[in-house]
Parts: sequence; structure tokens; C-alpha cells
Amino acid sequence: MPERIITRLKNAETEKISHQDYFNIAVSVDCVILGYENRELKVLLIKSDLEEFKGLHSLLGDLVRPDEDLDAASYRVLNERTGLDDVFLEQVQTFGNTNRHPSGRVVTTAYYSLLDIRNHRLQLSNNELSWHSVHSIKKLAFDHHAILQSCLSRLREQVMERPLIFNLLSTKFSLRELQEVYEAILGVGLDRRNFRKKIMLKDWLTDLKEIETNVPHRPGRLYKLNKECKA
Amino acid sequence: MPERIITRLKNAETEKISHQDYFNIAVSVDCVILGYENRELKVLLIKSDLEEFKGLHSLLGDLVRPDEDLDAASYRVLNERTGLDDVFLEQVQTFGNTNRHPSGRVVTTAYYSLLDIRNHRLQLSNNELSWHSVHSIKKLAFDHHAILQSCLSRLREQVMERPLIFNLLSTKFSLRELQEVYEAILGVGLDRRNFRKKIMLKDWLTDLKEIETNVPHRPGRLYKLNKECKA
DNA sequence: CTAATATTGTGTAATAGATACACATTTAGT
DNA sequence: ACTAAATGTGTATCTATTACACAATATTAG
Repeated sequence: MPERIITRLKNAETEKISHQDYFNIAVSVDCVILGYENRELKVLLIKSDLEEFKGLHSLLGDLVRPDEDLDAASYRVLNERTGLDDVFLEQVQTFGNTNRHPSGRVVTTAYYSLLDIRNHRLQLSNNELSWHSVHSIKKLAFDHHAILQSCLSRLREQVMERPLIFNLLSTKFSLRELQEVYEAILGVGLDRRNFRKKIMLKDWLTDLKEIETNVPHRPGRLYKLNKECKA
Repeated sequence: MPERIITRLKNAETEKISHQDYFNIAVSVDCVILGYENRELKVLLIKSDLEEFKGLHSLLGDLVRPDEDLDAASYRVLNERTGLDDVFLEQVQTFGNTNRHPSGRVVTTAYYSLLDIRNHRLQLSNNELSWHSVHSIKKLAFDHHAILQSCLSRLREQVMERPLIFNLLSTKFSLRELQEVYEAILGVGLDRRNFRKKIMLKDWLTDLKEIETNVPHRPGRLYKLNKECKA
């Protein structure tokens, strides 16, 4: 099969490159798995197993299998690492510089995922996995810092346009919790009255007619995501 | 080198896949090269050379070379086909379904490019290349129809936010031309007075203090893109 | 040289959305 | 019963968006 691709795609070319060379590029996916806890946006990282990146953390990724769709590969990585399925996961950008992987040529496609840390006690399968506040992250292995930033900026672009944020919260939540998550993502403080007005206009919320319990102050109403909302 | 990547990335895995298999995925880029002419947004296509897609057109693409950055590959494709450099080109999305290429596994990254058809008489090197109104396109080879649509929708999202549109126009243009390009991209009619107000507020334009010539009606003022504007 | 055509250039009123801002109410804890 | 901490709510101001009409200017055809 490889020869067919090359023959067919190369016919406008003049240079000669050996067939083998074209298949010296590996394809991987990297997942920026985000959660919210304790007023902070967190990302799931693993200790890098490369000598070159000793002591650094990296995103969760893997090579794409030859018989596996690209999106399926990202779901597999997510699922293998967290035990979760039915989780928000979306492609963001592909990073393909020749020097991005010290061991050879790997083109990687970045995905971001949003999940509810608290309700899914992850099977932190090998305990190399851990959550890190995105603000505390300085250096990551490979180009993973750039990948993280690109996913965060995509998230910030979209979070007010689409009902993504609810993936980070449990089913029931108060408007305060919701506002705090927005503030963590956007990195700004929001006016409570204006925030409520704006969020209510979007028609994303259903009032559960319940109130918070176990809060050391006046309890707020609880809401859930409107059934009709699909991101 | 390949073995090193596999060894290092695979250590959390249990399944056995032969080393060779991991390098059975080819990586390509496809360019959605857009131009504006005659009140229509056009895309540069080539006749497909695959038996399976006989009679269909496809986007301009090529395999990425082992020693070539992904972005560089897209510039190369653009440059080889059009003779142009210094042209707007930006990554949009990566398509990686296993069945997307009939001859084998090819993961492709889509880029879109905006250029001024009129001022750059392309060396339509092999005359298999031709411009097609994006609205007239029904079927393309591979998954190129989906790729085209994804680039068009990215363009529509961005065209009011960033000064992209000027890549489609010659240096000097009238507000009418500018409005017509917006209308072609967005697929809607715009109110002339409101359009002018909005575009002027963006501070993208410099008034050239010149007027159109050779128009069979009252000539309009000419503008150029403000120097400080970089998309 | 006059009339017809095609398009330029311009402003205002109405509506919708974003922002700034303060106080009485409710619960838990002491 | 008092304190602490958060809830729930409305209005005025500003900014952006929309809808809409008419006189001025160049070219072309007669």
C-alpha cells in the first residue's frame, strides 16, 4: 500500500525520496485533560519517561495505531488513562516541527478534554499521573507547554459561546460555583449580577428547585444543564 | 530512530504491534487556497489523478517530507503550485480517519490560504489547476469537501475579527469592493452605511486620498490596509 | 449638452447588549 | 441574639447594532 500512495501523490514532484523515508514520520495524539477543583483549572500530567526530559511532566499521549482513526486514538488515550468514556474531547491543533521530539519525527495532534474531577475518582492507574494547576506550570516535556497554551486559549475562546463548562461541574451546581469556574478559566473576576443576567439569557440552565446544603452561609439555588444543550 | 520512539512511547501499553506498522501512516498537508474574483470566493483545485476519483477535483496537497516542518510543507505546496510566497497561510484542522485515502493510511492537516487572484497571475504550472467558485462545488475527491467546508467556516468565524480579508484584495481598494468581498465570504448582504461605520471603527484602513478610475459611475475613495495591521 | 444610470457619501432614531453599582435576606456557627 | 458569609435582585449609563433615504458625482448614450 505505501508504494501506491507515494506513486500517486508524488507524480507532480521531481525530487527523489526513498519510499521508506515517507514512512519515517510517526503520528501521535496528545490530550490536554482539564478539570476544575478548588477554584483552579487543573491539567492531568504524567512524569516524562524520557531521559532528555527527566524531572519534567508531559501531557498524556500515544502513537496512533495504523488501523485507528485519529479521533479514536485520542479517546483511547483518555480512556486508558482515566477509565472514563463519554467525556468531552475535541481536536485543537497539530504540531509538526521536525525537532519537537528528541527521538525522531513525530507529528502530534492535540485534543482537549473537560471532565468533572470530583465525581469521577480516576483510576490513577499508574500513580505517575497527577493534577496540576494550569497557572503553576512552567516547563513541560517536548513542546507540551505550547500545546497546553493553545488548548487553553481555544477553551477561553469558546467557553462563553458553547455550553462546554458544564463538563467540569457535577450535575447539580450553584450559580456561584458556575461563576467561579468561569473566573478560573478566563482569569478575571466577574460581576455577580451581570454574570447571572448573561448566563440566564443563554437558556442553558434548568432550575432544579433545590438548594445547596452544608454551606456555612445562605444556600444558593441549584441548577443543571438544560437537556436540549449539546455542545 | 523509529525503534526509540516506539520503545519510549509504548511503555504503558500491553498490546504488541510491530514496529513497522507504526510507520505505515503517511502525513500530508492539504491547502485550501482561496481567492476572490467577480463577486465570488474561489478555491484553487486540481484534477484528481486517482482512478477512484476520476473526473473529480481535489485540493492541493502533498506528503510531508521527513525533514520538513509541517507548516513548511504547506508553504512548499502553496509555493510549488502558485509560485507565490509571502502569502497568508494558516492551519485549520487535521483529518485522520483510517479510510479517508483509498490507497492507504494518510493523516492530513488542512491549511487555508488567502491570496489576490488578480495581481498574481499564477504560473498555472501544469494546466490541471483551476479556480472554482466555492458555491458551485458539489463533490471533491477524498474527504476534501469536508476539509473545504471546515476551512470556509474558520474563515467566516475570523474574517470580522482579524484583518484577513485584505489578502484577497489588491493594495488599493474601494469600500464597495471590500464590502463585496465580505458579502461573498459571509453569504449575506450588508447594509452599506452600517458596514462603513463598523469597518471604520476597526482602524484597519488608511485613506489614500485617491479615487477610483475607469468606473462607469461616481468613483469611490481608495483605501489600503493600515501599516500597523498584522493578522 | 442633456438626460439616464449607477454608485458614492452621509446621519439619526430605535433597539439590544454590556457595564457599574448597593442593600436587604438567609443560613450556619458561636 | 449576634456575627460571618454568601444569596438574590434592579436601574442607569454607555456602547454597539440595526433600519432606513436622499443629494452629489462621474460615465454613457442619445
